[in-house]
Amino acid sequence: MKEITLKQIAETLGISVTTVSKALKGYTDVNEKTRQSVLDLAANLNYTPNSFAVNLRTKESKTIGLIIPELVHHFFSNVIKGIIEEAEKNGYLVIILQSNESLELEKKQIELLINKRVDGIIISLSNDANNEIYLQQIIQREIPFVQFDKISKLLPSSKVIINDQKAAYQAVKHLIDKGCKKIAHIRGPINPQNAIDRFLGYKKALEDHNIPYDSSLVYPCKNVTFEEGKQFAEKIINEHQDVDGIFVITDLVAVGVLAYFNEQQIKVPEQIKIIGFSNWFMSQVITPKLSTVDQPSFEMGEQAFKLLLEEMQARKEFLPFTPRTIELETSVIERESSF
Amino acid sequence: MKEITLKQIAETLGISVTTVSKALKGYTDVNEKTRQSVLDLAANLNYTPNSFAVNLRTKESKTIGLIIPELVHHFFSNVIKGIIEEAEKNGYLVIILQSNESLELEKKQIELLINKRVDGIIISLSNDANNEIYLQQIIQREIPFVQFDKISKLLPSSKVIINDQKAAYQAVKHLIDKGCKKIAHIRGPINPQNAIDRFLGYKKALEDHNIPYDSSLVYPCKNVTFEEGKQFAEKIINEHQDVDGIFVITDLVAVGVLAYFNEQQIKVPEQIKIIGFSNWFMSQVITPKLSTVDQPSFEMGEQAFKLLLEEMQARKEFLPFTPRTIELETSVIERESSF
DNA sequence: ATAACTATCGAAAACGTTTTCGAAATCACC
DNA sequence: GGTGATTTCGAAAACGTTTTCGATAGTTAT
Repeated sequence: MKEITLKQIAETLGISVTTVSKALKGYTDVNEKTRQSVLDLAANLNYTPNSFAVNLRTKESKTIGLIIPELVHHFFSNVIKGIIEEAEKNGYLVIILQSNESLELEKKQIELLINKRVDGIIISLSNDANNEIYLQQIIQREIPFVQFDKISKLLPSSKVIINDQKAAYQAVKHLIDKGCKKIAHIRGPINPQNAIDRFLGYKKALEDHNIPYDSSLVYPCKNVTFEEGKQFAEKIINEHQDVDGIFVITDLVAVGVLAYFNEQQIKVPEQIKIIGFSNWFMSQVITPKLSTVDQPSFEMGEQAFKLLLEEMQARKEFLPFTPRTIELETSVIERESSF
Repeated sequence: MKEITLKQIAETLGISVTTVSKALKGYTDVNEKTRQSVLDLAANLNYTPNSFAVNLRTKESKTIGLIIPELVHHFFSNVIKGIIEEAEKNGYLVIILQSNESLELEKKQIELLINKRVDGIIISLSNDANNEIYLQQIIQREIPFVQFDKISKLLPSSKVIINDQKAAYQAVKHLIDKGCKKIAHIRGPINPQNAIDRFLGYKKALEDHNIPYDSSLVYPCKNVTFEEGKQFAEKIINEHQDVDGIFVITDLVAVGVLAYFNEQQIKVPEQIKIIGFSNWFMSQVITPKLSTVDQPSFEMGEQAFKLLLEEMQARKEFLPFTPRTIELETSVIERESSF
């Protein structure tokens, strides 16, 4: 059960390793007859090149690294799927790591990937990350690098994002159009860019429609969980009895809000209208069905890999490369929670 | 911006590459002073060994491959998470591929992983897979190999499973205990072992409680989707008005059933009681909350990697290895849908 | 017949590491 | 001072591939 190598093929055929290699790689300076015999024997023996040797020789591994904050997550799962499929189409494999929202882990994992010499890295930052040295390092070392969703604007890399501000604006505008006069916002943590942008969209929508902004109506999540949704729902209803609409950072939390209101027999959408974000699958199966903002997650993954590929190819040919940012479209999905 | 190599360190220190390598790897035949100077310089230059060269030399890549049928899936996401975390703890990285329930893709991906020379492979089979040659190949080539969840009993590899038959038995028994007299079963596709076992558990539970088995009450899924749940719910209620309980292959489908009954104002659990399988997150947030069977998915991933590691280590030391099967415990979770 | 090509092949270096084995130098001991 | 042990080092081979650069033989043109 030994591994087949070029050398073995060469020896049984009585020719040199060089010629075998050339025959397999389609070089033109090898006789048609020898080429055939090589091809035949290679096929018979089921030869496949030793990728370790190829990696060493070519200095690339056809493997990329992907770091995300959380794997068990409808949005991220879909992005991963998009990345993997697009990568596979182009002959790349994907190593996945999960930072668990820990800066320390994120740092360690980036170093892991760099030491592994992956051909490129795609990342969605953890909440506290911003412009850390270990991130700058990726760019300094000229490792192809794409950020998506939770990005740092300070890092000059390619990016795939949505216009969070605009999307949030439309979500809040939707509530206003439906008649809401006092709209609370359960926002994401303080740091991440997309939480900031969604908050700004919320604020802008209020201003543009002559609703005074009231900072006591904004509730920042820490962990962005279902439980937080329940807690904030209780808090909101206690502190502001007359709130008639809530814009929630993401569906998971919004579902928590709905769960609390269901328990308390608070009528949605009659008394309070809710809109979430990201269009998680469960949003269409709960009662009432949750209105939300659809984010093209699978496509986001595809585009992220395509951008990475662009950079990998440019680097390989020593061409100059300027990072690009792709902004994908979102759309408000109207369901029962905001009728 | 050049890569640091042993050679460079050796040259600036005026010693041989051999000594540098030995110093870094803790060999005892290098003088304490030279060792220190090497360590210092290596740290200064931020040296990390070129993994391509190490792979070639040591014939291992500290990377494993993982193939699953579907990424966007609560159960599989959790397993992946368990595998990745356990692998990372042990210095391994994980390449993830998705077979999309396609035999052809599965075959291609296994060949991809073998050619990549991953140190081991973990797989949950696609529905139609059974004992294909490309699977036997993994074992013939002595590549460490673990199956989980959707396994083939014909393949002599390590496995991590639950006792699907027993778990299904308990689920159905739960319905019987709650008073159900006529219980339908929406089962998985014909082929996968776990679908078969759950069906057998269903049948056995009926027999043991003197409920006659009626094959017209068993509905096999093709794609195991939310939509199929809705369709089967409609079919069941039309074909068997007196059904008072349904055991569903998995929560996703069960949620479809609930959705249809909600639409049709059919009361759950009063008229019909439902129990699902796998304890998806959404099961606790829908109305009514779905009873289900909890499956320790994260732990399943951890155990799968541990088994793989056992085999990888045995192979490395040319020790004999006999596959092991780990069976994890399940538990019925009683919620509103079966009160 | 000579010169200039063309077609076909292979030696050798290179990628960067690890490990074996022997050499040299130092030390301890009688 | 001679023997044997110990410490410290490095040359060299090996992992398997790719690619450069000649070399050789055969072919064509003059």
